[in-house]
Amino acid sequence: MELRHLRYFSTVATELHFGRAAEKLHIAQPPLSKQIQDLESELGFELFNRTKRSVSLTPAGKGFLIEVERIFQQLDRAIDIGRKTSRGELGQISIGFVGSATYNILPVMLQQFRDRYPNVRIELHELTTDRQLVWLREGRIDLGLIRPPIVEKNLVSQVIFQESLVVALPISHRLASVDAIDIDLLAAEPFILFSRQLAPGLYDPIIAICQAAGFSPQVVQGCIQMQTIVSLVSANMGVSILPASIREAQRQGVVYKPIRSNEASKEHLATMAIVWRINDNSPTMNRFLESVLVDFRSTIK
Amino acid sequence: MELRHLRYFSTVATELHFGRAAEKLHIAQPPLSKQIQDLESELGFELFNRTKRSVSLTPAGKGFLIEVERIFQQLDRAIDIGRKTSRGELGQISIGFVGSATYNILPVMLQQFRDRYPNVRIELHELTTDRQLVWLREGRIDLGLIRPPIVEKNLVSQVIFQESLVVALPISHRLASVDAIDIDLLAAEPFILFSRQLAPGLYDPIIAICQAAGFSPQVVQGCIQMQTIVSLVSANMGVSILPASIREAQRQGVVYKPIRSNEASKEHLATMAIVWRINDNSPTMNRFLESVLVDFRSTIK
DNA sequence: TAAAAATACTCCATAGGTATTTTAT
DNA sequence: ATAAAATACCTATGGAGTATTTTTA
Repeated sequence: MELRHLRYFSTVATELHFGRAAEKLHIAQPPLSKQIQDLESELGFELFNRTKRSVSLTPAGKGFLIEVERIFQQLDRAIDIGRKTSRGELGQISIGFVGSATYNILPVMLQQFRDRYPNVRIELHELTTDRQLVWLREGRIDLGLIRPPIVEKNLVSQVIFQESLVVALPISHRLASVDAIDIDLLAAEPFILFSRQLAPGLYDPIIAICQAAGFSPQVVQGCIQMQTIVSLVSANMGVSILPASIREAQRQGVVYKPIRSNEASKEHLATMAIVWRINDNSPTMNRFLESVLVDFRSTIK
Repeated sequence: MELRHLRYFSTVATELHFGRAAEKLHIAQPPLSKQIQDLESELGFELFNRTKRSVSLTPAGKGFLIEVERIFQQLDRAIDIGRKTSRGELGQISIGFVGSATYNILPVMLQQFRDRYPNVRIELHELTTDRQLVWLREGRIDLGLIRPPIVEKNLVSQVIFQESLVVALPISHRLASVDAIDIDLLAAEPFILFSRQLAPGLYDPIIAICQAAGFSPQVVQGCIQMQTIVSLVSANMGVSILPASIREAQRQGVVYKPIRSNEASKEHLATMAIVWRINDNSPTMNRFLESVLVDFRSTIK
């Protein structure tokens, strides 16, 4: 049995006239009669009551017709789902992100993508940069939102956002009321920073700024979460240098101050990048990359 | 697109190997590759990621596969429904019946048919014999349960049940305590009978019995419902002659007495017949007739 | 270099066409 | 008498086979 038989049957069942049905199907009447006969013989039951003058559906034909129409509906559905999936309009994407992406980058990015592709399911995983690289390799996520640099073949990355660094001080700090901070004034302060192992992309620029100011910071604590750093600063445990977007997370007891302009602070920025498998050419990924690299970058920059 | 394409696709998607899939399909590998290519080109999107060494489904192919499997399920369902309907195991039958068939004939008949063919929907219509003939002609019912005779080409009938007639008397009647009644003793009584027009098959034998006993009954009321006749008898409005199965409908104030055996009472019985369109050869009808003429008659007789 | 898909071609089965017959109205 | 389905027979498209090439793991 082929779809041809079912198409022919459906048309004859609608027209109840072999001649007209054949015309509608752009074939001659005899081969149509033949195909219907073949179908009936394969099915093992009659679809039509025919006299030489009139055609009507048997009860079995009536029941079969209803179900055959559903086959065609299901076929349309299959094609539609395939086409939408091939265009990336339908599908699934797993995204990893570092906690500090939640302040502005992630929400904006997801909003824009969702608006364009409402039928793509998005799965989110908060993970440190190094975990994301593992998950990418294992195929557990398709795209990561990380602090560069990363060096790994099979993965591609692309910077999508850069922002300046700010100093975080407890509100009682002697410098809490100045407009901008000269970094060298912090030489004697205890620093609360990310642990280098988990976020070198954020740790290294901070160290670089300090060294450009002539000192090596005294790091008293290595943290994973930006929120933890802010808490410790508010508790007078020390000062920190953080990406400017931390201001979005309103927090009592802490003030953020820009770094007084100098060569190092201009050069060393907090950078966010996306990373994905070089051989991943799934339509959903392509649409997502498109959305990020066009919509997102134009919004944020 | 033909089912062939979908069958081939499904097999390759399962095997993820053109050679093995071709073997499973009992065709050579090159035509299989060709058919899949044709399918992809018709669909307008790729189903497989192929290198010369390995095959995997694209996301679109994955989605398409799931829906294609449903097509085959739906096809199986269509065939199954058609086959069952063609055998009369699935379907619908509309049955008309006279009120007096409800005492024993109809329930037994339906029970037997239902046991054999639980998936046939039965629609019931209580109608007088003459209305049933109209509805049969109009196709509103497929089978009637009537009081013969009927004479109408295009309709066939078959007697399925005969029973003796009994006299119905009010309990206070002077003959209420005899064992059996000589009909001629009722010559002076008012008779409550069916209206001849609606049920000649029941009216005529009764008149015949009376005339054989030497009188023409004085009919005071023409009723449609047997229940109404019984009510009127119990209210002392007169006597009646009814099919013996009326005894099933227990009723206070009325007694039923057999007619003292004579030629006429042996000869004139209440007869029930089924009637259907001569050109109706729907499978459900055939199964129903089979059930009635085999099971039912052997039960009742 | 070996396994597997694609390409090139050949063949024939069968879908579809034309001419005619049959039959019910 | 006529409309419409079935039958008979013919044609040719394209599905399937065989031989070979290409590619990559």
